[in-house]
Amino acid sequence: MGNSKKYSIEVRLWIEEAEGPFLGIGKIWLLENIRKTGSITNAAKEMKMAYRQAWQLVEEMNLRAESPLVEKLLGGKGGGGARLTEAGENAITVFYEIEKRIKDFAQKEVQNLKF
Amino acid sequence: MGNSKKYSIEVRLWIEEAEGPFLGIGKIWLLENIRKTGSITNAAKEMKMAYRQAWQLVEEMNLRAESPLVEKLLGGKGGGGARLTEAGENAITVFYEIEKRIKDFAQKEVQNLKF
DNA sequence: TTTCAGTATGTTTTTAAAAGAATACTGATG
DNA sequence: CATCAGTATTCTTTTAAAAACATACTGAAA
Repeated sequence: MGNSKKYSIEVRLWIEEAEGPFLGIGKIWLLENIRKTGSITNAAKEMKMAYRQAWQLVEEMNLRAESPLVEKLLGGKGGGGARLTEAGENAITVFYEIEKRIKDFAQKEVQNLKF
Repeated sequence: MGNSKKYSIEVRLWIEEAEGPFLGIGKIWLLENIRKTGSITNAAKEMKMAYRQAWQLVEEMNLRAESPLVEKLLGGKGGGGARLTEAGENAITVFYEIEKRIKDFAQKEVQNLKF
């Protein structure tokens, strides 16, 4: 009714820890790509992100989680690789669960925005 | 129980419009400071933001809202100033209402995070 | 004992965004 | 009709983040 422009609500969420932002959708995507590719190198390529950056994100996650989210394998056949720990798998699941609940709520709660 | 680290959920939200992000907490703060100080110049100072930047944000808001959120007064005694329109006042109210509902929900919904 | 692909880490370069500087415009008021 | 403080606008400089580059290190396997 007379509402000519469409506005919608967007929500971004992340897990916070004492030292600041700990885990958001960016790191979750990285975790998923590590799971998919079996290495930080290939996960980074997949995401068109520099290996250095990806490696640093993994390092930070591992240090700040109660237990590491990514297990790194050094040397050996194929040079090594990386894979998710139980905690890493869990982080993905929990994050998406929370995200879905909150985003669903936001959409349901808000309509007919007018400015 | 054995949970040594504290994690919490943080939520950021904004109003989206056809051309992208339209109104988030940053612009809301700017609106509030314009209301408080009566000018873009002083609002910017208050927020330690460059006038240029503040002016651009106001311009963008006004163009993309159905009706302007800020009324600008040119020249005259004191050089002019800026004040919120009805729509501007409304935007602040509505934004905080939505934000509160969603953040409350997020807090209530999520506890005992463990990573 | 060499190879190999991935991890680990420091250094440099690019780039985009923010900040800053400079200047013109506006119009009520004295 | 000069003043004045804020708006309007362009141009330049700074800065911080990201990307790119370079180079060791690791260890299973052939």
